[in-house]
Amino acid sequence: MNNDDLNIDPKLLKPYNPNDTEDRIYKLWEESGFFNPDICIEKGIAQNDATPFSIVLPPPNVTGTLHIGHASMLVIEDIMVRFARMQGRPTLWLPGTDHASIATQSKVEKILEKEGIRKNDLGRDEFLNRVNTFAQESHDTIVNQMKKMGVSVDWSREAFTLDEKRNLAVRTAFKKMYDDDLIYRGHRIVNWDPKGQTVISDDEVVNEERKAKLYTFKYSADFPISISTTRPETKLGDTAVAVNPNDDRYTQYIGKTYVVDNFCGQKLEIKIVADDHVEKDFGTGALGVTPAHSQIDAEIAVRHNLPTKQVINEFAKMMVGNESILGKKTTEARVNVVEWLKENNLLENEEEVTQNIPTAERSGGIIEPLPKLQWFINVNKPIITRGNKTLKELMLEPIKDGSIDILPDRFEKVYYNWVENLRDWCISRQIWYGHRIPVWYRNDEIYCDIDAPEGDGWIQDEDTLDTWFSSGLWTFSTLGWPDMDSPDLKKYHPTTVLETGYDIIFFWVARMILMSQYLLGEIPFETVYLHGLVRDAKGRKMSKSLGNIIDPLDVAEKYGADAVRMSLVIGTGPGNDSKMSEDKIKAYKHFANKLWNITRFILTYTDTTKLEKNFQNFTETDLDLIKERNELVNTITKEITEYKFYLASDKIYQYTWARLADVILEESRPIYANGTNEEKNSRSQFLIETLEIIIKTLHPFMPFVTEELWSIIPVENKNLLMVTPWPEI
RNA sequence: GCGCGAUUAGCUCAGUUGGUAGAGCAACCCGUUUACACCGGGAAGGUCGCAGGUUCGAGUCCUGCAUCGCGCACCA
Repeated sequence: MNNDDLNIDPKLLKPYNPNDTEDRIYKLWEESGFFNPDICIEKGIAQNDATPFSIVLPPPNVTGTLHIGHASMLVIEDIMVRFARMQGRPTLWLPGTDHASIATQSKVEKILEKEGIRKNDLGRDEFLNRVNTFAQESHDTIVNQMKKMGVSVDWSREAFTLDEKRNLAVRTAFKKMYDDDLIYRGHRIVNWDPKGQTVISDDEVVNEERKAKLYTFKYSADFPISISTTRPETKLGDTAVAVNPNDDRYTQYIGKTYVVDNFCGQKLEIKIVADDHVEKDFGTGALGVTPAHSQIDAEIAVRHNLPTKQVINEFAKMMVGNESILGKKTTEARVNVVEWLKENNLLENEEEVTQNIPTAERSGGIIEPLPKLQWFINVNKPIITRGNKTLKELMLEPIKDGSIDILPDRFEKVYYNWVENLRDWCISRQIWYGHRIPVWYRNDEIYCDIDAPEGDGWIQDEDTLDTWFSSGLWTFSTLGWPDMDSPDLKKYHPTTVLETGYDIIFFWVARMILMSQYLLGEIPFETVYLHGLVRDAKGRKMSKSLGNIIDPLDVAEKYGADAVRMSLVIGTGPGNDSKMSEDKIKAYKHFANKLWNITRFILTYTDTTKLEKNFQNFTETDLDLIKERNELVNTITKEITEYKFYLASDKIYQYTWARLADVILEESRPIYANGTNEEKNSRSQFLIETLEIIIKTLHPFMPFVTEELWSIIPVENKNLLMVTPWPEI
């Protein structure tokens, strides 16, 4: 057969070239306006009365660029969205970015540090200008990367967690919680990060296993009980020794108070108390209680009405002690305290132990528990407007009663466990970049509202909010809330599904449920689809130091975005980590080309101009093939509906290559060479139909090459493939 | 300490309610003047981590163990 005689698009005569195609196709999509559900409804592509499909994009941090994990998230979400759109549902995928307060601020601080500039040299306003510039650049890079991956988000609704609309939502939420006494200001032991100079929440603390020495000693020679600690320097702040109530060794001392005149230059008053928390078998069975520098000790102190004495300041330096200790860093003071103990013959034992050191997630600094005045959200207070349920209960309820479904469901257990052990959420941060707390002070007055108070002399709280506070509002702050009459809010909330990484189930998923349940009285989403980490071919985490990072843009450039998308989806079930390698991506680049050539083959052999319209006289063989193909489409439709993208994508891949190309097309050759007209007609009709169906069902997975092929194949009255109805069998 | 996950071909992984072990990649052999070398065909390769149990039948269900990984708690 001679190609010159055929009416075939010349593009098909060359191998598929993603680089010539993808940007052009994306532009077509954007210009069509079909990413916006309003336009789809207006043009009759989406049925206004069909169940809407809505999803928010987990907003990437404006701290730089997207990595392959983001790409994986974008692909899974784009598959859901394109599928829903092709089914004619009003489909909204709402994009945005996250200001990520601490993460972004410390990133910019590091950049400035290289220029020898500190944030305090610049002042709050100028520093924030720098951060905003950086955030804007990051944002632009991220948007560009997203477009390269082919995401069909509605750019007209794009949001930022720190823009004006979201700030109004944050202030409104804060005010309501303040009025309901759910937000309070309290003096408590908090996780202080001396390096980042801010408080962080319990969830931002990362425990690191390290070797340490456990010292056993007495405060003084005549003190009756020995205690053990890994942090001798904190003992200058001790106000009690706690023992187990059932420990016979110590019962005689319980209730007595001992005065130690000189412990490293500090006078101590130590009361012996009995507390169930103390384990008889650990160390000496006696615990030196340091209420100011330990969460647990603070709780013991409350139970026994003990005084709190702070001995370490915000720079992790000693506030008391003799000249070898006062003003010294805790690590240095520790050595000197041990030295002092030795000199005074008080040290009884020294042993090496492994222990978990709390560190700050972002700065890496070692956490110093300190008593501080901070803002908290009370998770245990009954809320009158919510049937006297607590925030904890509001978080648990929808999972327990099944109104929110978590995939894979094993994470439901993890979620329960976390919520049940949850303590009040510390939401204030000593960070400049973020939502300023909407509270003002004047002398002894305190004022909380959405807007600043009238009159002179009011000073706003210096602190900003935990970035997850604004993230918690994301499903509805992006849809017009606090305006309860917003049409978007009415139509698209609760959202259909939330797709995100299992690593932020506590940070984000739980907080969204909290905020939505409390502020709107409804769930934020019906399904939570949790994806895993993308690792390298050997299963290692990708990191700069290992040099195994795969940049999604690099590989998209090299192999095409469709190939990257397929490689990220196939073999990746919810909740499991997946492995990524260039070989895998390459395999799907080949597949895109295979599809390209299948189209060329079919268009070459089937002269569509001669095809009988509504041909129904299929041969027995072709009827079997139709049955097989239709069953496949049914399976794929079902699997996508059930969020089993890894199965669906692999099935189309297998069918297209191993079945259609390798077997059916090969068996078609003799039919075209020697068959009757009936047989040829039947086969041609089958092949053309099958090609259309394959292109449609592959579209959510490989949108670029399928859209391009769709523009080439002869179909009457066609629209863009992205809004062409999903095959109904 | 509590909980979760993984363990299947050399590598990476599927295996849906129990019914003759699958795919991709790699390696091996063969073929290819046209849809595609970004190809096709073929053969090879597995005590399904270990030990028990249930069953006519177990990769799949139950119990125990081992190794690896993860989460939470403790961390004086």
